[in-house]
Amino acid sequence: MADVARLAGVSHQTVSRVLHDNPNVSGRTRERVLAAIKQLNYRPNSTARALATGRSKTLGVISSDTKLYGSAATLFGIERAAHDADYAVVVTSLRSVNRELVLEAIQRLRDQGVDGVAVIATLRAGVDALRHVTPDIPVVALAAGQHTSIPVASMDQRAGAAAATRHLLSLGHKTVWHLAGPVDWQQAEERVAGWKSALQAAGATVPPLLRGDWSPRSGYAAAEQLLKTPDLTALFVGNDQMALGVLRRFSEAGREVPGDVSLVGFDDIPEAAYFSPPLTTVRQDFAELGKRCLELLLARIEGTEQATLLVVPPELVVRESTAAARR
Amino acid sequence: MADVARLAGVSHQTVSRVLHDNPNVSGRTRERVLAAIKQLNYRPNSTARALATGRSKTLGVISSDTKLYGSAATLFGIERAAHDADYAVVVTSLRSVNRELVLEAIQRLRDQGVDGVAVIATLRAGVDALRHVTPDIPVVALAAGQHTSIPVASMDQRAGAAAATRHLLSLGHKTVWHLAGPVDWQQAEERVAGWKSALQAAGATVPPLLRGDWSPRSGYAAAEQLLKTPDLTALFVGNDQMALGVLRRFSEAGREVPGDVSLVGFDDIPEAAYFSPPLTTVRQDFAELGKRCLELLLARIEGTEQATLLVVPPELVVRESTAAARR
DNA sequence: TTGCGTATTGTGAGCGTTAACATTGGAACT
DNA sequence: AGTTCCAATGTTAACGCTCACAATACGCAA
Repeated sequence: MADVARLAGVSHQTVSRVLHDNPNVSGRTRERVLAAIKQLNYRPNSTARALATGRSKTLGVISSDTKLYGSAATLFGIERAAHDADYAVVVTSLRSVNRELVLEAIQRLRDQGVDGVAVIATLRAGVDALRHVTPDIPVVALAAGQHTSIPVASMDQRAGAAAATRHLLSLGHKTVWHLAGPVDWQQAEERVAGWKSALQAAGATVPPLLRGDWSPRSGYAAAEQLLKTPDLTALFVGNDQMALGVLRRFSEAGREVPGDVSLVGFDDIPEAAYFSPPLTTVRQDFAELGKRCLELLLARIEGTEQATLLVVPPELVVRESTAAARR
Repeated sequence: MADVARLAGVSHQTVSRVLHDNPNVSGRTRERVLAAIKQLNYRPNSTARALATGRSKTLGVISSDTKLYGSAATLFGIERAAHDADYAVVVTSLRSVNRELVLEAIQRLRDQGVDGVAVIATLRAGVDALRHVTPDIPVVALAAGQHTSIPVASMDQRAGAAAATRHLLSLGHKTVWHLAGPVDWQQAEERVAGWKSALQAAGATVPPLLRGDWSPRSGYAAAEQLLKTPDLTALFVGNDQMALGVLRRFSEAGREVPGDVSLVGFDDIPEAAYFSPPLTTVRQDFAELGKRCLELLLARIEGTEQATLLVVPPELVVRESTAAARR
C-alpha cells in the first residue's frame, strides 16, 4: 500500500480511501491511485485489514456427519449463501459430538478470527452444547426445534413428517408405521412427533415405533421385523437411505411396493427418483435453509437483532412408492 | 499478550517464548506466565500472528459440483487430513468451471491469506487452468492424469476401470459395454481409457461408447438405448448413480440383472450395496486421497519438494450385479 | 482583501504478534 | 579478580492496514 501511495504521490490513507470508495477523493487523485494499483498489481492484505478492523469477512461452519446427505447439503447451502454475501467459509467437521467438542470447535474458530459461526446441530448433544455458548462471538444453529437461546434456522421437520403421514392416510391406509432415525438426533425426534400428531389428529392408532441409524443397512434390518407384521400397509421412513434398505429387503421377500406396502421417505436424495419403485419422499430446500441461516448470522454480526427462529417448509414429492390401500 | 506480560512481570517476548515452548525460559518464569495466561484467559490472536509471520495455518480448497459424491467425499477427506495437521480449511465452491474462474478463486484465496490451495479439478477446464497458475502460492490438484505442471494427487481411474472390465471379462462375457460420464470430465476419460485398454488387452471388440452426465436420469436414458442392443451381456457404468438409472430402466423393461446383463458401477456410494441387486462397483478411498493430497501440499508449503504425482489405487467390490455369462 | 466553510489530503497511533538483536547476570574457568 | 560464555530476558522494529484527528487547499461571500 505504501508503494502504491508513493507511486501515486499521495498518502497511504488516500489509497485506503480509494479502496473503500470513499466519496471525498477527487476524480483525478482516484485515477492516479487506481493506475498505481494496477501498475503494481497491488492486492490488499486481508490479514492486515482483519487485524486493524477486527473483522475478517470469514464465517465458520461446524458440521458433523458430513457423510449424510442432509448435513452435506446444508453445509454447501451455507457456503453458497456466504459466498454470495462475500464471506469466506471455514469448515470444521466434528468426529463425534458432545458439548465439549462443540464448544471447543467454536472457540477454535473464534481464535482463528471468524466473524461468526453456524453450527449444523443434528444431534441433541450439539443443540445442548449451544446453550452453554459464551456469546463472545455470534453463533447461530441449524437445528430442529427452537429449544436454544441462540438463533436457529430450521427445516420444519414436523410439518414434513405430518404431510407424509397424511398423504398415506388420505390414500385410505388405516394407519402408518414409522421407521425413525436415531433417538439422539433432533431431526429424528421431530419427525416422530410430526408423524404421531398427524396420526392422532386423524384418529388412527399409533403403531410401535421402529428405530434405525439412517443407513440403508439399518433400513434393511428393520424391514426384517416389518415382514412379520401382517397388517402393515403404509410405512413412513425417516430418510431415503433407510427407505432404500427397506425396499431392498421387501423386494427380496416378494413384498410389493406399493402393491402390498406404501412407502414414503425423507430428504429426496438425488437417487430417490430412481429407486425401484421411485420413492415418494419429502424434499428439503437446503439452499434456502443456508440462505436463511446466513441472514440470521449476518444480522447477529451487524448487531441488528432479528427474528430468532426461521423455519423453512419442506415439500412432499409424490412418486410411485405410494398407492391407495387395498380393501 | 501485553496484559499477560504485565501480570507475570515479564516482557511480551517472554510470553511469546512460553507460547512457543522455547527452551530457554526458566521454569519459574514459565510457570508465572502460564498462570497469568490462565488467569486472564488469554488466547493468542491468530490474525496478528498471521500478519507477523506471513503464515495463517489455513488452507483453501476449491471444488466444483459439490453435489456429486466423489467431489464431496474428496473435500471432506481433505478437511479431515488438514484438521489432523492442525490446519483450518476454507472452502470455495465454483458454480461453473473455466480457466478464469479457477484462477480467480485461487487469487481470492491467496488474498485471503491461505498458505496453500488444493483444487479438486474434475473438469478438463479446471486442469487446464492450473497450467496457468502464477505460482506465487503453493497449489496442488486432485485430478485424474498427470498432465499438469503442479503436483497432483489422484485416484487411479484407469486401474479401477480396467479392474471392472477384466472382472466382467473373466466371468465369460464376450465384451463389455461402457456408459461413460461427460467428455469434459477428466475422470470420465480416464475410465474410458482403462476400459478400452482392458478390452484390447483381452482381444475383445470395443463396442460403441455411450455417454451420460453422471445423473441417474442420464443412466435411465442410456438404458433406453441399451435395451435395443441384443448382444449386450455386460456393462460397465461410469458411476453408481447412472448405474442406478440403468437398473431402474432395465427393471421396468424386465431385463434382469445379473441374469441378462451384468453391471458394474464406480464410486461405491453408500447406497450401492442396497440397490436391487446390490451393485458390484469400484470403491475409492477418499480419506486416503485427502491425506496424500495434504502431504503434497504441506511439502510444497514447507518448501521440501517431493514427489509430484501420487496415485491411490481403487478397489473392486464384487456384489450381486455381476454373474457368469450364459452360454 | 479577509475570512469562513467545506472538500480533500495527510499524520500518527494503534491492532497483537514475531524476528532480530541487545542486554543482563551468573557460573565456570584461568 | 578477570575473562569468557551462555542462559535468560528485554527492546525495538516490523507486518499492512484502519481510525481518529489534523492540516491544507479551494471556493465564495462579505
